[in-house]
Amino acid sequence: MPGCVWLEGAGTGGQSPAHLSRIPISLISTSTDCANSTVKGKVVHKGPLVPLSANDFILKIVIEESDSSSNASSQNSSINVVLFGKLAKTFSQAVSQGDVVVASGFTVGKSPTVHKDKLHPCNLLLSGDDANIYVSRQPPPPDPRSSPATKRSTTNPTEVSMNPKTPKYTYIRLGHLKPGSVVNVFGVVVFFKQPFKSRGTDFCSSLKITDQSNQKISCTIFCEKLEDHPKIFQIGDIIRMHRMKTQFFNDSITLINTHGFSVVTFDGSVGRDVEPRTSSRSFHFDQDDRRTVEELRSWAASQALLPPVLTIPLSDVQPKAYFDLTCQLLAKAPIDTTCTLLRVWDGTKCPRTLLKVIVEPDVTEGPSSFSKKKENLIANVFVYDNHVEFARQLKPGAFLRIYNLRAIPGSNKAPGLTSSPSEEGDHLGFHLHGGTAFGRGIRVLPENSPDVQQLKRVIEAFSEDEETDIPELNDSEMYEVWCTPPESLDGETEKSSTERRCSHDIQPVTLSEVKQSEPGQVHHVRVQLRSYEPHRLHQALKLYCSKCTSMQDVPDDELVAGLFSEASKDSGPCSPPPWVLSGRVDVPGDSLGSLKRALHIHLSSQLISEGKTKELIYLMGSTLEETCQLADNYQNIIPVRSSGGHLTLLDLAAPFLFRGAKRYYGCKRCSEPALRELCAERVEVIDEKIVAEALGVQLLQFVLLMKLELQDATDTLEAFLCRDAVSFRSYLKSSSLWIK
DNA sequence: GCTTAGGGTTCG
Repeated sequence: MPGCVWLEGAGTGGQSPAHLSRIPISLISTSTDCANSTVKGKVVHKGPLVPLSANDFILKIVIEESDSSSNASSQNSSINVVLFGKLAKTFSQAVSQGDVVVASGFTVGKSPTVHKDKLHPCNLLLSGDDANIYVSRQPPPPDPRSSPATKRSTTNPTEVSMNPKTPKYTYIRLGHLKPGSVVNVFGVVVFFKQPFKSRGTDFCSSLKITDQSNQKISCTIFCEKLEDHPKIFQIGDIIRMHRMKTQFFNDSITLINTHGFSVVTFDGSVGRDVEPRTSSRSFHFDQDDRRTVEELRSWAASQALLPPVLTIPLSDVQPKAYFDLTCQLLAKAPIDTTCTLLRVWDGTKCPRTLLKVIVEPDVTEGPSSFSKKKENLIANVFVYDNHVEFARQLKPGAFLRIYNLRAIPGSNKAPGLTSSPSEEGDHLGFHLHGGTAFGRGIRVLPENSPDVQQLKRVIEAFSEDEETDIPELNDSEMYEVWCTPPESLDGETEKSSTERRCSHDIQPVTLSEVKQSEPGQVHHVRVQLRSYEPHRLHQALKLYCSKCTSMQDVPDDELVAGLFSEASKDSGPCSPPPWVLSGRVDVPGDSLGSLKRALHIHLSSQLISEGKTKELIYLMGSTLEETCQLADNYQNIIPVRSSGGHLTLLDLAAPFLFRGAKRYYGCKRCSEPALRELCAERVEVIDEKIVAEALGVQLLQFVLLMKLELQDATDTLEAFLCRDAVSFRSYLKSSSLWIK
């Protein structure tokens, strides 16, 4: 049965949904009798297939009530469906957006994303042997000539057509085109322009295609709606067009769309999924189409007819070059009526200094500033004239491909903007000039495209490595993190004796089973994340004492500054220990007329004799700000104060050690602080552990603590996720779970 | 109502 796929769970199953009763999506609730029900709907969104381990996957789709007779309220007629395991993979390969699916053997859960996506308050979960999902592809229009009408009035779109009289399209080779005919063609795209506004009523797409006959044919497509235009992402994509009219122009034959025109495009890379790209509600696609696409892919690969790679990352950009950039939009700001600034990145570092642009925060859409490290990766793209209108509709976060972008060195003059001084005049700015020559334009790439998937991996790798700028996770990212157990990742996860982890040989259990079981056991659960706290990750950062297992918040700067200020006021006579050498610097008072303050710096005579003069100092009388400034020059700074005529450490609520930008804290309960001389003779690097030990301080660890609310079909459960926060990467890669 | 464009680098 072409166009029909039965997919089943791992069990024998095979029960036809016809034996079950169908329930409308709007009537689904957690009390639905799942065992005897089916749900039918059209796939309106298909998420990426997320691998969990070798044979385990997760896939999220959204289906919509497609039965016009249903009086479902529009609010609840779309529902999230989550598939697990092998079923997710098989289904992902078989299904396309627009297909109608029938599911059975599901469970109903509460949708954790209801507030965000405004879809049905429940979701359907398909996992295990009982889960089945049946896919039926939309039948092609019965008659090409009546196509425009049937396309708009698909009165019974859920009817699974087995009609043997389904017309078979015939495709003509590009070398055999005759003027004055209407044809269906396949081709490899060798040139294209994104749709642009014509002087008439429509958008116009202009492209050139070729096939095994080696003819290159120019095509023009006029459509009023952008979504009806071909979704071409790059040269080499494969295109199928129905009802194109042949026409002579400039001594060659060209193709132009005519009534009933339809188009589908495909990725042109050999080996990739043959996934039709279309927003058409009804289109024909069968095994013959798949074969044609694959033949064209291999042929194109053997022809070297495609130009050298146009799409390059920022790390490979050469000044003055034109190139295509695949990137994520972070922020944008209008400059004037003919120019808009797009701030983008692709996670790679351009070897040239990038043009810095300072934009007023109130005109910026998206964040107006980023961490220094991220800022260094951000390319400022000026788009001009006809592209401004398109840029206006872009949303920060979107994944884009910008075609025929130009890297321009030394152009640090941006209209109406202040920019950083650039004596060297070598800062790279990026310009998308006006016009559409050479396919100049911008396209939003869908999240599931392989290029976006690749881009996301690079971006994520950057975010994981970045310790200073912990990104805020949104629901779906958190969901993915949650769905990625540590054992599915590479072997980088380090073993720790205090860490317990489950493995995939442990059968998943339901949350209600977990709640009923004895404490202290290890469980493997498959659940959804209902909510999590805190919402900003930096708020999840805590200080943890491994000795007394207490946990506390990281003191904020205001509090720490207060402790420094309070400590510096005690300026009574002080006799430093015999093993230090002391110096003093006078600094101006804080305000006019106030007294000068003295900064006391003590060095260990032992360390001086070892030649380690910059490695550790004891600092007295400084403000927090001054301490931070000095931390740029000294590897270790231990703040000290005078107390009862002796040199002592500050209150342990303040950091006992500054190492560069990092601050270290000690546990008040477990430390026995005393100022002792530090011996570093056999030590290569004086680090926080050595200092803590010498000072009798019990070092506190930075940890990330999150509270998660989990749910499955049986129950909900609060769980705490806790991990050493030395790097965010290790947090993501090896999280342990304690169940309350 | 039945056109629009018909590739080929920039003002910034």
